[in-house]
Amino acid sequence: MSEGGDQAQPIRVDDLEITPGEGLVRAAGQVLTLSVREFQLLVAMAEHTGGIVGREELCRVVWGRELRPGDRSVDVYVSKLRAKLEAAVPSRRYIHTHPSFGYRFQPEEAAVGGGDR
Amino acid sequence: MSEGGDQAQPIRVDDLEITPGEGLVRAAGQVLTLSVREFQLLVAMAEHTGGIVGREELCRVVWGRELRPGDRSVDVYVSKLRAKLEAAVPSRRYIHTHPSFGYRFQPEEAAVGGGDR
DNA sequence: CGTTCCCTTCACGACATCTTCACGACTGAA
DNA sequence: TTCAGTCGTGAAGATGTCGTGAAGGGAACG
Repeated sequence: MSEGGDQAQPIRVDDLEITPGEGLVRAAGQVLTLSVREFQLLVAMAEHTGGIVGREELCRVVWGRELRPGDRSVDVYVSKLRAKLEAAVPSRRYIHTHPSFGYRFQPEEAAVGGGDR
Repeated sequence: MSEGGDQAQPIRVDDLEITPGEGLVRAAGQVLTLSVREFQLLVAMAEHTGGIVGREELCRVVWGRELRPGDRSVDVYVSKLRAKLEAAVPSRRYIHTHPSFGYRFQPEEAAVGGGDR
């Protein structure tokens, strides 16, 4: 079902509202300022909310090339994205790491005393 | 990591939903975080739900080598997998031991007063 | 030209995972 | 009971993966 190329309709997840067509993200009322890479990365993951997306696919979708061995671009941008999301919505954790598999985008309570990593 | 010949369709057993293509396991709503070995082991057994799978075969399928005498890798990871499954779904027991034969994957009521082993 | 932002890569440390070892519980046979 | 084989599982050391600050090169702008 659903799309073909890009749909301009906003992706709404928890406190987030992502508008692919405009490169706009609203979080808990405030507007997030993301760079192109950060934004594309967010969209790529948010389109598969709840599922795990591999680094290779993220690199392919966002960077338009194959992930090369030793390439840390994806990790670095996940880190940046996390920082901005956390700054905007401290009460939630959105990006989860599944070692050797990839990342999973899904809003969860930010555990206070201990995390899932 | 990942493919060989992959069937992307999830294996559904009782409260579990295993998605081989993504390396994802959902149990009773929550997401399980499994390592590569743990996940492959689960898939290998779940593909033969109800039947007994020998250690040798598990070692061959998951580790890609023959089981050597004194090798406890399979046992150790069965233990880890059990722990995570039990933490997620305390009411069920999924992995059963058949001494000298192997392991059997099948959801059963977690008996309160005694085991089946 | 100087400033600012973005992107990529490097480097180091933190953390997760994998393998193996060790000890104890359990089982069935004699 | 005693013995031998099997299994459960905590722990340690080696490896691998990931988080993240910082450096360096460009491009855009005033």
